[in-house]
Amino acid sequence: MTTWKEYKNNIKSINPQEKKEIEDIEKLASIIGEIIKQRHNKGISQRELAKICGMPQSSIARIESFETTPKIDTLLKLMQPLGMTLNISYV
Amino acid sequence: MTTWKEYKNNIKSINPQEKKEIEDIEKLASIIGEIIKQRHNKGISQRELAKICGMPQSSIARIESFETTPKIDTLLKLMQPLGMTLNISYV
DNA sequence: ATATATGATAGCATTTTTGCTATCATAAGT
DNA sequence: ACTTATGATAGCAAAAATGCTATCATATAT
Repeated sequence: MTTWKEYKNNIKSINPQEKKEIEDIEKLASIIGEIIKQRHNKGISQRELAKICGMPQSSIARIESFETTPKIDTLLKLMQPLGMTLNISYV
Repeated sequence: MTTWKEYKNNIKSINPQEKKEIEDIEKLASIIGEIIKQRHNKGISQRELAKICGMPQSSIARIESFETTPKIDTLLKLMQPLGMTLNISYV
């Protein structure tokens, strides 16, 4: 069990650098999550999407389960058939 | 010199699959290009950005010169200090 | 002329992704 | 019970990115 003291220590231990890393992880998670969501919405299985993209089902499974961090081109290749793309925004 | 006949043959030879790949390449190029642009706008050198991101200058040079295709987390790590991020959009 | 900054590049080791193939557990439908 | 579909997973080889260090050519400033 995590005590309040431990919790607050953890909070304090998050420096700006760690905060940025967390933001990146969350961003990545949201992108992958949306891919999974859209694939489900369209009723496409991993095997079907894999065939469309010309890649093995195991690769998609690894990405969707966060086992690997995909390259940007792999990500775009996955998103294309789902009607998705990536855009730059400024904070 | 490219003749009209050759040009039209090239056009016809672009099947939907190739078209999607080209779109992905263009998207990637636009993202990388915007990173370079923003880095210049902020007057930051590759060495400086590298130090901020905690990665070697050579890695940034390789990405900006399209020598390598970065992983999505590497891309986000680069964009973060430039005030940029990636967002999903639907076509 | 000299010094400094910059981006590109090279070589090498390490890490990681990807492709390929196969299998497994589970769920759903017949 | 049996088949089918699905996602997860495993093992292995190949390809690729990354880290690290150093160097080079060029431009710019002093």
